[in-house]
Amino acid sequence: MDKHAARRVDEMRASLLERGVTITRRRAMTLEALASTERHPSANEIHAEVRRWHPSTSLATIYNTIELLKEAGQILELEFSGAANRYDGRRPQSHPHLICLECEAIEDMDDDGESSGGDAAALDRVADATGYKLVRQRTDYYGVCPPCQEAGAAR
Amino acid sequence: MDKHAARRVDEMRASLLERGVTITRRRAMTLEALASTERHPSANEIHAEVRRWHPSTSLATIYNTIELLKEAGQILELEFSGAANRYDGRRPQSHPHLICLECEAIEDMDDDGESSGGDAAALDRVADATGYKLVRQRTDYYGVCPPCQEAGAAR
DNA sequence: GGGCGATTTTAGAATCATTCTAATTCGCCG
DNA sequence: CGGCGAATTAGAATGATTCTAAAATCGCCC
Repeated sequence: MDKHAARRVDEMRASLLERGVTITRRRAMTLEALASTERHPSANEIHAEVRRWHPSTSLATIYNTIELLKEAGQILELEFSGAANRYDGRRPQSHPHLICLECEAIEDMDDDGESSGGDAAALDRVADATGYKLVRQRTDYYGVCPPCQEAGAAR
Repeated sequence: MDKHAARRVDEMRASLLERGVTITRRRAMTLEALASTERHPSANEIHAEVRRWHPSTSLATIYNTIELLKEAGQILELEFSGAANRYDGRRPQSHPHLICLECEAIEDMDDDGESSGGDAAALDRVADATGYKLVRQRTDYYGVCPPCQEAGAAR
């Protein structure tokens, strides 16, 4: 578990405790699974990961924990209608993603950590211009990632 | 039907014909339903609209036509996992939307028509920076629209 | 206008992620 | 150790979308 993952686990934990949520073993594992991958896993993938240590864990528990994290603003949910939703537990603030239409990889786009905060500024600007009270934004770029381009060209 | 709707119907029609798709009465009505509302309807809503003139129309036909329009790049699909997808047939190029979390209204954000083309430029910039071959983007702002804010304040 | 092969449409079943439900189990305080 | 509230489970329910096989319709040639 890298340093950022460790920090994120602590933050999620603290945030849940603040809200009176007890951190069970399964929930702790879910937090860790979410914090320690850049792959933006689906609920199923998290489930598989947690099961490696707690084989009896049910999918409903994963969804339950995800729901708690959403309420606490500690996780980003990327919705899809034809496929499973994907989650980002490493950076809970709105930020843009690159999505490969072929291999379904999802990667974070701007890796400048929390230094710039450009997206929060955009949110304020749009809120002012439109009168909406904005809480988050979603920005995704859809295309084909370099590895899939090569694989496609080879064929 | 306003002027823009009429133009869009023509464009969609032409684009489908080019691809060898025959424009049946039901399909024509679907195009019109899509072009003549700013509400970003769901498949169900389009279905209801088309049924007013062709009561026997099935939902599968609507989905079929939507699929053809997607392939032709003549419609924008906004995916949601917990609710029905919503469609924008008036502006098939990627552009940002405002989404109200309370009343589920969706509105277009920048109303400058095709003059600026800001989003296409962003796509190129990101493609250059990342090596992805990008085909579209999604940008949505989530919050509470002014009418819902008032309704909420009154309560 | 009648008939024909191809396309479109239909109703209903199938799928699949997510949510719900009711019953069981767990963690913990006394 | 007993009991209470929260967490968890398995499985059912939900709902949008897609699939399927059969029926209807279309364009077109005669």
